[in-house]
Amino acid sequence: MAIAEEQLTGTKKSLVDAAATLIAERGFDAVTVREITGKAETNIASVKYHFGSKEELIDAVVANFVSPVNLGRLARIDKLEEAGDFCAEDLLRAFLEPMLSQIKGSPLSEKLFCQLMGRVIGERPYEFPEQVMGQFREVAARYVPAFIKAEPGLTEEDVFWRIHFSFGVMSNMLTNGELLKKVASGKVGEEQLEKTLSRVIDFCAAGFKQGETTR
Amino acid sequence: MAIAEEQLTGTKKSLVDAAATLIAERGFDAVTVREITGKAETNIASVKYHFGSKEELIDAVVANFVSPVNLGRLARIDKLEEAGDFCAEDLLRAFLEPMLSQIKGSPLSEKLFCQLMGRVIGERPYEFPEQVMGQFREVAARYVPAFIKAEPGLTEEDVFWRIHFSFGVMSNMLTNGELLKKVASGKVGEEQLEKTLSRVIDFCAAGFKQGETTR
DNA sequence: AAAAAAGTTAAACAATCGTTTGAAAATCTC
DNA sequence: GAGATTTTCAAACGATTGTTTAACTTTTTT
Repeated sequence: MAIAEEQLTGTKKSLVDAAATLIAERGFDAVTVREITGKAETNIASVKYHFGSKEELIDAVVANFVSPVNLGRLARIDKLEEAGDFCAEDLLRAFLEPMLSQIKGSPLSEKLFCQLMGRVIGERPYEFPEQVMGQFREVAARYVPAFIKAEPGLTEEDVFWRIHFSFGVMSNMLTNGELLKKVASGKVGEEQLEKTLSRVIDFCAAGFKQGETTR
Repeated sequence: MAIAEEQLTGTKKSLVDAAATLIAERGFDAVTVREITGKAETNIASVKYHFGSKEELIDAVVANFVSPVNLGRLARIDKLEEAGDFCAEDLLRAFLEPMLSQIKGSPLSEKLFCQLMGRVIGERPYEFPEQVMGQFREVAARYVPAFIKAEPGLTEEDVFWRIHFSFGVMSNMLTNGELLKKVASGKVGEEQLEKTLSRVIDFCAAGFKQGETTR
């Protein structure tokens, strides 16, 4: 069951792009349809005409943003399983890196892209659209057994939790980098996103390798 | 420099408690002052009279919620340093467990408490109040050197990042537990919060113990 | 080129938001 | 217990929200 992805064009694309930028900057709730249509240079009513409501537009933004990432995850694990030999760290890279490799081709800057990613993970006031939930389930269905193969001794439950934790690490890295810098008062410098992602993956890989669940 | 904590009473306490419950349930932005004053059985104008504005009330909620946790963190690391011998896992426990040990004495249910905790960490549209930022800096100033002592070879920057990551794990565990259950489609069962916290600490401790930063 | 469909527009809609007012009630001070 | 202070209250304020309307323009179809 492939993950379908419809191409956006014209006014719909303008609206989704504008909404993505503004949501990244200020959050899902704070953004108004007037701001979105203003930035997209469309009429206020275009949101209702093309999407039905603000919430459905946001669903489209989320789906349009998350789908390529999940497609990337599936493509990456395909390759790994083809090669046959992989470890937990390989799986983590395959799972997390597609979040960043989408930056190219995105109308958003790296910073805004990361912010939107973080908000999508952690700050939505709404549920994920059912289509997106299905994608997550599909990705989980592929990765969970693979992690168990890479780290025998882990139960299915262990793996679900640790993927969940890795998600949290990634999310907090993406959205709260500013907070870290304030708390660290200058002791944490700027660095390439790839470097930071390596930190994340090292941290999480260690968490995965750690033995069976306590008791 | 001790962390001061003022006692709330009367209408102010009613407002803070009501706001805490509602924010836990529905988020910072979604909650209205009319809901808050309705639940607190006070007049709408009481928010302005006692706090000045909705935002300042929210600051009070956050401070009232975070301060005891940071106090707990300082008390716990005092004990550890007194004993003299501690490992990264001890420090993680000392750092994370105060988030849960506040549940008793709170007017919130365990579930709501966790939700509020998660929202405070990850979902605020506003900045942390300066008072709270100072507390975080104080806590960091104690824990970062302790972590370095427990895991020599880590740089200050490494430790800041890993504490940050641990925060993310905790936050995602607290707020997005529902999401995990949906993705796992029944393969992750209910469990005691203490058990889940142990999962978090095991995961993060492994991440801390992992050698020096890659290059 | 006429008819139908799709898309856009300016203006107004009802609802709700946080805030403010000025007077009444309660509490404290001396 | 009179006066001053603190706290509460109902009502309204101006601003802003997402949504809707109905007329208008553009594009597509036949």
